[in-house]
Amino acid sequence: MNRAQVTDILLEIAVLLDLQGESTFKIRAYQNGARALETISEPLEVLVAEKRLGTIKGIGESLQQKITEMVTTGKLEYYDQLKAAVPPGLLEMLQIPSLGPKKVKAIHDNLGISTVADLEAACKAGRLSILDGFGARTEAKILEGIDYRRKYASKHLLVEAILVAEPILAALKNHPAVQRCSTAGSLRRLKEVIGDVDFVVSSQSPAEVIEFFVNQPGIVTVLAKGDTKSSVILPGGIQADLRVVSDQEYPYALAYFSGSKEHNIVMRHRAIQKGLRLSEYGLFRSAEETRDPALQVPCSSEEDIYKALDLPFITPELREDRGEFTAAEKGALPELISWDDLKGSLHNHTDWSDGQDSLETLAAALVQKGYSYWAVTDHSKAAFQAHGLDEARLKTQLAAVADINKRLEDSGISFRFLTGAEVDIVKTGLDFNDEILSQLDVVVASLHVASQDESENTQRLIAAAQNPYVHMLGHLSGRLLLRREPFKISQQAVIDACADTGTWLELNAQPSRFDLDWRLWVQNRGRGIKCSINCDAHSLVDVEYLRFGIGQARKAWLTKADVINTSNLNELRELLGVKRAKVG
DNA sequence: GCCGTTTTCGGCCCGACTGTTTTCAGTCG
Repeated sequence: MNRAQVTDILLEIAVLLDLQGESTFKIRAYQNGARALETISEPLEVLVAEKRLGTIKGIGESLQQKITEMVTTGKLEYYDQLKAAVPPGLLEMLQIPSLGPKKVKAIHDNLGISTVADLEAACKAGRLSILDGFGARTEAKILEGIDYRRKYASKHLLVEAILVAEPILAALKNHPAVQRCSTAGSLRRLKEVIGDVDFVVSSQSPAEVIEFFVNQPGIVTVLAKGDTKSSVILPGGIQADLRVVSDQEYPYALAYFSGSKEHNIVMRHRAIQKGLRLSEYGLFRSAEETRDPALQVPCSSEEDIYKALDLPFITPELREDRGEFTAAEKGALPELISWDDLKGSLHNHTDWSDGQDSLETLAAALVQKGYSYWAVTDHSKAAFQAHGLDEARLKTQLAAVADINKRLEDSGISFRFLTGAEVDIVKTGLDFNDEILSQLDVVVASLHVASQDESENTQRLIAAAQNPYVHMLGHLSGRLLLRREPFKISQQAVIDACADTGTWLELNAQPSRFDLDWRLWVQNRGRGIKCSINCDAHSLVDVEYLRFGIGQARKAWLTKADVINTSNLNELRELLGVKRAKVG
């Protein structure tokens, strides 16, 4: 078993234990153990083989034993027994909003219900109300939850959430009773997939703000409406939570609700070490729970809170407890790439293959938008469904690109197209031979049809990285968020090959790709692997995806220097020649 | 189940909302 499989099982054990009514601390220990494994930098097999698991904080004797069993034998007796003891339907019931482990256990133990279908029938028949703590409202809520789960998936692409959140944030900002407001949560941290949208507002009249919030246009359902908090369902089924606090509490609440949970736990611990207490209400000079303003360490912004804990400001994208505290303490937080650093995109399509726009249309729009260059990398012939170019059409395109560049030059415009291809990685190698590839300015190699065999896919990608004419690998994992799992690939092995060969990796900015994943960039920091943030544009609309790509790059700890297409055209041409120069 | 300048036992982050109760448990974030 690999690390991902081991952490998945530890997390599932935590859920199963929860359903059995185990101590919450024991449950948390499994969750902490899984988290600890996610952050290790060495291969898990090595740690197991050298019996060094115990050196990881959060892995004690019992977890050491279980992890070792999983890694060496590929299974875990304890997990199998636990799984056999808990009906699979109970896990599904846990997905229903308002149902947690305690209630699921009570329903199962007292009524013998172990599937969602049975639960639905029991609610409709009013059979849940006989249980202590259950009533008609609970039954109705469960039915609503089952319905909701059926209608909407509970996860949403970042871009969809941003699109529904932005108008509401703008409306809140304009409301006279609102002092400060922001999105928070995973949206503010720019996670690629988000569960719900969070807003934090400061106001002297919370009731007025909450009333305004629940009456926003398009709101489907109001789930909760209290004095300081409210939850609603937005169009598209996205849940939005609003929290209203006083302006003095605002920075603490914003930090708290921006998370991540793991980041906040470290913040709290730092506060405790300094004899302080950090909560969503403030930072207090007290070991006891308090909201006494006299004990408050005054902070007017998030920056002040970090400062009070002897830290530089940590930008929300980095708040995942993946090394940001260590870096902050050393003064080594990266100066992240910023929103206007990109000079162009190196992976794009035109109407020569499956793009919508002509070179002329693109040139006009891109000059207008202020870009310096744009690589034309249409599909190769293997992508016949995308009208991929064969060698003859590619040569014609090279002439067309040269022609339009000449016209740009004659008009005194500095913008240039670069020639190129998104060459398919086919079973037998690359879809174009080296002689053709050597004539192109930019070569992106991408896997579009993967085999079921992980080592075969991995080998094909490594071979592509080893080709001296391939500048970068496109959308390495092939994932489509919420729709398709990554191809069976050892991404790390391919990344290693890129590090060895000086091949760049794409950060594809299509909102359903965001591929390579930000976590892998964080894990491979400091190895000198260069990134190209590309919008993989199939139409002009897609150019705007570069903004989301920058967001993911920031989340990936990338700096301007890490990203190839922050270079100007002359620098870029030089960089494009480096790998080829090695083979002469 | 993990951890320790509070070190082998007794803690482990914590507060709002809901629905059920009439003082609180469960869920959620």
